Amino acid sequence: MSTKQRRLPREVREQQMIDAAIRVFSRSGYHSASVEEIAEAAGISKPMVYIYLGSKEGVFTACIHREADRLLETVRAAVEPDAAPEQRLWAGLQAFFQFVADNRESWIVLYQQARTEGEPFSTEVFQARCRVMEEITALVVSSTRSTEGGLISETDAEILAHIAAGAADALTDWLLAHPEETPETLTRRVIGLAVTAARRHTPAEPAGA
Amino acid sequence: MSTKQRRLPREVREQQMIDAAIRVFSRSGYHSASVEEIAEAAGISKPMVYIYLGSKEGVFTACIHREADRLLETVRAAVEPDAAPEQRLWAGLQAFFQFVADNRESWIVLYQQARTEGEPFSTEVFQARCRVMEEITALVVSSTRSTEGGLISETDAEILAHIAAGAADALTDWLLAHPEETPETLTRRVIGLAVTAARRHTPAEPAGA
Amino acid sequence: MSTKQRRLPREVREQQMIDAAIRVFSRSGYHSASVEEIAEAAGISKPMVYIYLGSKEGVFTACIHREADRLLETVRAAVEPDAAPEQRLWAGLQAFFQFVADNRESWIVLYQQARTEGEPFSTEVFQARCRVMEEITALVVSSTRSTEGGLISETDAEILAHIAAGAADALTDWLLAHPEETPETLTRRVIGLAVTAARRHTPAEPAGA
Amino acid sequence: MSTKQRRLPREVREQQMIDAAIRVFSRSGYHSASVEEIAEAAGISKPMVYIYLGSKEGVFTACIHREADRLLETVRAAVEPDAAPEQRLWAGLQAFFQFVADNRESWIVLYQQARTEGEPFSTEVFQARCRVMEEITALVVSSTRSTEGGLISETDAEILAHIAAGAADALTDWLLAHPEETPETLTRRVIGLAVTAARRHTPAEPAGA
DNA sequence: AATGAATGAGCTTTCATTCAT
DNA sequence: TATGAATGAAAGCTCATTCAT
Repeated sequence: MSTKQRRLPREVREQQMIDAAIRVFSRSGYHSASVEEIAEAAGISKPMVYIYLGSKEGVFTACIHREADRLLETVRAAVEPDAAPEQRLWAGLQAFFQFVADNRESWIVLYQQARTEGEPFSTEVFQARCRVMEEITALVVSSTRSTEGGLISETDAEILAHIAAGAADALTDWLLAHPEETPETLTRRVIGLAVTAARRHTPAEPAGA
Repeated sequence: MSTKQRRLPREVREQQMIDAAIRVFSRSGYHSASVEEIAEAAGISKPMVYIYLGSKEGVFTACIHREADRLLETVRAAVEPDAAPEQRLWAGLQAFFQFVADNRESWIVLYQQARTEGEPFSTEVFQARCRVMEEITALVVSSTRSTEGGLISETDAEILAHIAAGAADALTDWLLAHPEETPETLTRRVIGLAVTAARRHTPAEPAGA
Repeated sequence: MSTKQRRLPREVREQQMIDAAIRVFSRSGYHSASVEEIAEAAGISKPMVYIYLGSKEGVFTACIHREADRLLETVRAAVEPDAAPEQRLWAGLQAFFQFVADNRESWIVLYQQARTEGEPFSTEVFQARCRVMEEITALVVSSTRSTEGGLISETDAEILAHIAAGAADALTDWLLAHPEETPETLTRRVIGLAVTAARRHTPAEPAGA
Repeated sequence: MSTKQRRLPREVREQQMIDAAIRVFSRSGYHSASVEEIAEAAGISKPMVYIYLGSKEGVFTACIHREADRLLETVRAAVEPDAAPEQRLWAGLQAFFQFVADNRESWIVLYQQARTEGEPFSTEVFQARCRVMEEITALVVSSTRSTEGGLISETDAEILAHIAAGAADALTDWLLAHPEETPETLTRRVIGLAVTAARRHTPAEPAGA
């Protein structure tokens, strides 16, 4: 009731709705969330949702798109184009983790909700989610390609992107249990783990891919 | 149609139902899947599902439990108790990836579905899912603890477990796109990546956590 | 069809629904009645019933409350506060019988349905039904307390209330078989029977309780 | 498990089933009670119920019949054919109340459950219930007809029968709240109340029926 | 621009009832 | 005689979606 105002311009209302929808979707999941809940959380009535975003799927699509864009922008903004590749990867990963830490709900909607296939989530939505993975993949690729010696394959880069996403997922779970963790420490940990693992296994498994 | 027989003993039917449910849940997700679909896929009628498993959630619970057990058994069977820690980790990871590769649907239900949706899944189910993560964590911990020098913290071990899960997720996506990949090559890749990453970043980031 | 209009305000529709529900409940009983039937009888669709009254039990509760209120009001309106106790009892009983005669279906729902079935009826509903009995009990008590000599115990008053309800039940059955009966004649009969019974048994059973 | 025996003669099994059914029906009501519950309470399997009594309605019918018979026998046995009419009424009423007190569950099934019309309860069942009312009515009639002066009409007698049933209903409710009450005291109370009422109202309402 | 009123379709769940052994 | 296995039918309830104002 507090923020419920009449006659707001369309753009503002739409953003309010998406904000509310992300909150609701992240809490209940796409199917459990009801349009009623979303409308309520946005402080408006159900028909407004349909007038503005067309359908429940439309609402979800809008959420995915907006948050994917925000995440990409954040990562890109953190990466200085002229920096050294390692530096760019480092900055990009940290920005990525930071975004996930700061926008837990967005990440949940973006990464965890959008997976189940055979859904009303159109291919379009699936692709939006992919753009994020691709961005990270590209970051990894560019960080290694320039260097001599260790050219990384596309496949390996994709694996690394997924690993990063896995770490991000872990991060979302920890923010509740370990409030002392920060994105920076997580980035450090991940790198550090790679180092440790490398030292251990290098002799044991001589060649790798 | 081939094996579909009437009047099967309870135990058999129950397993058939769980098999079918995993298939359906992995395709549509918990909420989108309907009990009717599951019954149809199992070649029986809806009431049987309720008579044997009690409720839709009961069906899901049964799936999670059975597959978690199978996965754990598989991993444990692969790990020779007397082998060297590194060897044990290597064998365990490979068995893990192999299971995921051989049982894509089970993994999707076990890992993706159980996270996605809100809260209807009882604590018991949540814990079943955790047992898998814990097993991997334990494997990592034991593989590093015995060695001098690089004692890994619990937190780091958990991160590694999540990373492994992330890699497993990646695996499930690849089986469709890259049929030439095998669990063994994936295991190699992951280890190799760690090595590469370590070489790259060791000088850049001296200490890590 | 005559009054069936679309887009009625909530209050009106709600009353229509309760009217219909009383009709249906009195005919089929709580459990046999289906929400679909009720909706049909009210000329609306099932979901409206749930939007407005929440659940089948909610519908029943609403019926009980409204009719209990109406019955109590009717009885109270008939009893002049300043009249003599006997006069008040007489007037109250007659109003009570009149209500039952005029609202057979309400009485059936109020008295017969609410007793029959197990426990799904919340305590609240049970109490609503009790209020009716208590009103009659109070009437009886006040009609006898003021007089010297024959103070009636609470227990006796409760028995009398039940007896009155039994008579009311009889009335509902007669309205089909004996259309010539009126509430007034019934009231007379009941009183008359008491007189006759008293004359007969006074010598036979000297003391009573 | 304790009483579950195999190969019992049909007659015994049937009675066991009816015993169990009365228990279940009185607790949950006809519609809420499930055949499964009844079978369980009887210590047998569902198909047995159908083999012996044909259908759920058949079970209910059987209960009604048996208990109506038992009640009628009890009342008839208590009434000495050669006693004075007042004495016969007194004895009959007391036996009636005693039966209700001793067989609360039977009375609930017999009187409270069987009312809702439009039920699967065939006319036959309805008539069984009526036989009880008629027996009491007859008792009242015979107790007054023989006496000079106060011939009671059939209608009045029916009203009295219903009143007695109302009192019996009250009795069932009291057995839980007032364990000190006995059928005999209730009989006394009812008679006593009639006397009191008569004294009060005779002068006030000169005419009666 | 905004909403209260209304619904078609579908879901989970239950139950009386039968079949095959 | 006795029962585990199995189901058709229907009920309660919810939800995405539209209409009329």
